[in-house]
Amino acid sequence: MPSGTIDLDETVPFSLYHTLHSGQAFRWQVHDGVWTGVVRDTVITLAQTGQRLSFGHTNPDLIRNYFHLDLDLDAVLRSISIDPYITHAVREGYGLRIVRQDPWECLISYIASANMKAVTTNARLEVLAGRWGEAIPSDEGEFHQIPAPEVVAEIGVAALRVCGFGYRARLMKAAAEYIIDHSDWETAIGAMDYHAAHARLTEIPGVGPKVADCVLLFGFNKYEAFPVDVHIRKIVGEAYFQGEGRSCQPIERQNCCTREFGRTYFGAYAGYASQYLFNKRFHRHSKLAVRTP
DNA sequence: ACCCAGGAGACGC
DNA sequence: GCGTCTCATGGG
Repeated sequence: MPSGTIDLDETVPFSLYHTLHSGQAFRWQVHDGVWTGVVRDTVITLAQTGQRLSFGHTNPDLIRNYFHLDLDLDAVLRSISIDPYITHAVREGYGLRIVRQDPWECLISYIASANMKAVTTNARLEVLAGRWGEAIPSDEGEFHQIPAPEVVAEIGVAALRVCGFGYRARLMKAAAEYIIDHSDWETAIGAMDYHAAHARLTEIPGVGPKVADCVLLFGFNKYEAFPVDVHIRKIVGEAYFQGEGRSCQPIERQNCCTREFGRTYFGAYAGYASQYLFNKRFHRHSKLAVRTP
């Protein structure tokens, strides 16, 4: 089983904790500083000491790709640190990197996350993978992939409801069927610009503006996407609109305004700004990482 | 009991 | 196009 270390240059911002604890990717667990998770069809273990990243059960290329270590994050963070509030958020979560998730896993995960707590979503996805996902042999125990679209479509709404997805079950099945009928979706959306890709994604059942932005940001690395959820809406309202003014508008209107504000205000890497703002509020409340399998 | 969670779809207007 | 209601499920 291959394993090794990556010694990052001092100029490369990287915090394993903030990256995996920020709520962007589901299914990661940590015990005694060692993170374990499934990336596509591989079980990965990770630990960080200073600028040294130790990993097991994979190869350096997969690690570099997953954490996008070639991205000049320092330059990105400088480009979004345009006011005291975001600058403080960047300092607090310094080294958080947006990872490259599998687009399908990202899609089905965020469809499932709608109007549900992240920790609950995480538990549901583990049940789904455990019951219906392909097993991955590992020294760390039994792990499973998120089932492919064909499997999600075949097991049907009833099986998905048993996993606890509630009313989202029919949307997950419909989304899986859409993906099966549009097998080129990944390359097609990857080749589109932000606006076209966002419009195309919202054609998928269960995908609205927020989920589309999450999939573009986490699954396709289109960094101008600025996902707006209840937290980001509150944060942006408090930090940039004095907590008033827009609060009298309906939620959908606020979300749309906040999304446009974020993209135009923070620029090409607005998605990074959203993650640092989200992390600032989210990470101290999260239970994602302390749950045991 | 009531409210909320990394929202989206189906309505009526 | 915009506003409102509803949708499972669990935890505070």
